[in-house]
Amino acid sequence: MSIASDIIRGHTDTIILARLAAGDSYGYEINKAIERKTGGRYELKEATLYTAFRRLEESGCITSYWGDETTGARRRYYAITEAGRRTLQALRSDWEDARLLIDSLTAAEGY
Amino acid sequence: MSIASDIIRGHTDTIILARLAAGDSYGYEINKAIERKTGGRYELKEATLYTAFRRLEESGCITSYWGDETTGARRRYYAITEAGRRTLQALRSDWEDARLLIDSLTAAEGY
DNA sequence: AAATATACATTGACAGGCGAAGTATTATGC
DNA sequence: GCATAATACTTCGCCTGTCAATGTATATTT
Repeated sequence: MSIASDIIRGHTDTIILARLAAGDSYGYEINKAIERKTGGRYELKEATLYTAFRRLEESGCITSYWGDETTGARRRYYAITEAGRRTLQALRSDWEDARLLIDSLTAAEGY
Repeated sequence: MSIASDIIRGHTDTIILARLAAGDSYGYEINKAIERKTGGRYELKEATLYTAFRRLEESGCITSYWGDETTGARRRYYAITEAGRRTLQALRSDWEDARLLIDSLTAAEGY
């Protein structure tokens, strides 16, 4: 991976919620979507992804249900909840703030 | 603290190096500068700060020396090295990339 | 028949951040 | 004069998110 994980760290939940805000999906698909969207420059590790699902479900941001595939491997679908949408809004807002802050603190000028 | 730590996580080194790129300084002062610069919205925790100093010194990005204060508590000053400046450049470049990536992955549109 | 792709899950280790507590000196308010 | 706050650095142990490794199972491709 070309992007340092420690910088992306903490955005996993936001990324997943942002994807689910556009419609229900499942782990494998979400990861492929991220890979596609970043031109292969980034992907969530499976362990990270499924850990995040547990975390988000536990905190009531998402719910899950088994798909009814008649063929292929079974899929566990995830859906964002109202609470999840509110959380997503808050996380996006946090990100706006943090981006400005980090820009300011790591800039070449101003010290 | 109003900014989620996990979002700032991974930027500690960059913040410190950016500050030291403007001239030698010491822990307490660096932290106060950050507090000032962010209007009190952010500060590094002492443990985080000094852990980062150890890490950066270990990796050759900074060097340290005791100040010759005749009054007040002793201060350990830090100076950025050439390697440190190169690292800083790389970290800033990483940040540019990551910022775009995160923006794209957490945006409302595009899924 | 073997290899690859799809799909989910768990375990154990690691690293960074941080709360808490401690040490020491100087400045300030009463 | 004395308590309190500010300055300044340090270490210990915990918590959390990430991830390598490994395992399971099915479907498709070669």
